[in-house]
Amino acid sequence: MLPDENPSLRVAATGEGIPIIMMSDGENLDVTQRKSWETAFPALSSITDPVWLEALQSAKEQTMPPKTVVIRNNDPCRNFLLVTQGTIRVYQSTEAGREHILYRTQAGEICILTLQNLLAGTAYSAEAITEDEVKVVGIPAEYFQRAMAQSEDFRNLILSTLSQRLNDMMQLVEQVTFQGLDLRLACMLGQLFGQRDTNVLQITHQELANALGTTREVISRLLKEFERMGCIQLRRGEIDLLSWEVLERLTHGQGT
Amino acid sequence: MLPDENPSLRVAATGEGIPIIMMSDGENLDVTQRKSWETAFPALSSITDPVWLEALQSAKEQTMPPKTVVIRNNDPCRNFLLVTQGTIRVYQSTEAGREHILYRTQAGEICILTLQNLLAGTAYSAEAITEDEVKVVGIPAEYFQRAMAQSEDFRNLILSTLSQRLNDMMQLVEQVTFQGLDLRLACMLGQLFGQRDTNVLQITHQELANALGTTREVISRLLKEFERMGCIQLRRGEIDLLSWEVLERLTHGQGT
DNA sequence: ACTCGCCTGTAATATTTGTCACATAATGAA
DNA sequence: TTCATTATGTGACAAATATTACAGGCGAGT
Repeated sequence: MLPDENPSLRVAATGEGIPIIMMSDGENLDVTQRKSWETAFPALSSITDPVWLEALQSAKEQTMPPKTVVIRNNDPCRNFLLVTQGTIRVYQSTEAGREHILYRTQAGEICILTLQNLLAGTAYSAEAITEDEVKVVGIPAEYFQRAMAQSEDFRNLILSTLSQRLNDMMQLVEQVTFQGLDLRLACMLGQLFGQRDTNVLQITHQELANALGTTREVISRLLKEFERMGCIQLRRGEIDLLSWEVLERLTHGQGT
Repeated sequence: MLPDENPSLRVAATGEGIPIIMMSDGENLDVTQRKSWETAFPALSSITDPVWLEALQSAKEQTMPPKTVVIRNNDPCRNFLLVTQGTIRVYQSTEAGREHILYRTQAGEICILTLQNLLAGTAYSAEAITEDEVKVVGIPAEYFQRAMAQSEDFRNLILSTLSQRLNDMMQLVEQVTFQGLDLRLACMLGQLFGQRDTNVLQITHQELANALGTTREVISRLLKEFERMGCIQLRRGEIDLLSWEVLERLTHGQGT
């Protein structure tokens, strides 16, 4: 599905032809959307402040196809965004085409990049792109302020998300500065195999490289080494887990 | 001044003999302290909520000498801290003795590490140490919640600090992953010369290494190269700026 | 079948960083 | 002064990572 099939989105083209969503319009929430929004943010359904309820009335939902560039470097943003479906990848990139994933924002979470922009007016130092079909609810800044004032649940959601991200970033710095790529790759594989609870991982070397901020060749070499150690089995576009034990050892720095 | 000269602090010794402050007691604020606290946080002096005023009444101030370890990895913390004087360095460290500065919290700012702990109960992934004589005001969690509910200024202070830090961390990740050490060192020198508006910098190679997460030898090598390029002049314990132009060029990656 | 655009393997090489092992010098305390 | 401490200079090296330049394979379309 191409982005311009969706009439509620204003779309602009980047140099590479990737569609960019300019957050502005959208459809009011119907009953079904209202439901899914409330299940995504149970803590917020308890807010009874009339102004907040009014905000929800006027809230717009937007649906974005996969690979939509949500936020570009230095792009201002007027609305405060809550993700109700799908996941958004937040990453940094260089002119040379290298990338590094910072974190992902998933359904039930808030977009703290927009938050930064709303609060401090500071520009983003990252970009964001949708990974699958994503639905977001945008709420204007005034209503955000109102919700912060009226609802402890809302405050806690915001603060805990924010400080969780901060923690993530601090740990990321630690990993990047103090740990070798082999360790970080092993950890990432461990995470991926673990959270999807599967032995087959559909991912390309290039994607792993982007996640870790390095290049494809480096990843290929390391993976090949892991394979030689009997840890994994490489195929085109996927990685099979052979020995969780070996992976564990790699994860803990017992390589070779 | 040694830490145990201050009776209001409970002090424990680390392996290396560095004193650690266990945040707990402290003296109530007298009139002078009240003044300096209000000038440090002008936005907060407008809060009129009686419970908040009560919190201030019972707030304890602590004074810590330089090089006091404020926060150790995985140490819980019960109070929400505001810095009214001095600066606290927040950094990560390895067993091997390497360090990497994340950021500094200065007078008029809040300690977001304690915030994380209060909110999410998550452990710190960093350590913190005082650089000069530091005064902090500790406020119990209940009062923090209260202030968040009652004062928009307080909320804004918290949110903007938090998101500013987040932004800092994201930029740090970018620098660490995509920029060479030479660039980062040049930038750091530029910052230091710039912000202190001087041509003489009192700093050791080791300190620079700790700031950037690398080792002394590497920094020495790079500095020597900068010196050969006529950018700086090295002496024991200090660095003289010879040519701002050359430094600028280095900062922008025009090395050699 | 054929082409084209990915994905992967590999090797050689350059560059950057970290490590080790010292020597030397400046500083300040005893 | 003498001594210990700290800061620095340096050279040889090892290790990690990036770069370049391919070759071949797979799959989707035509």
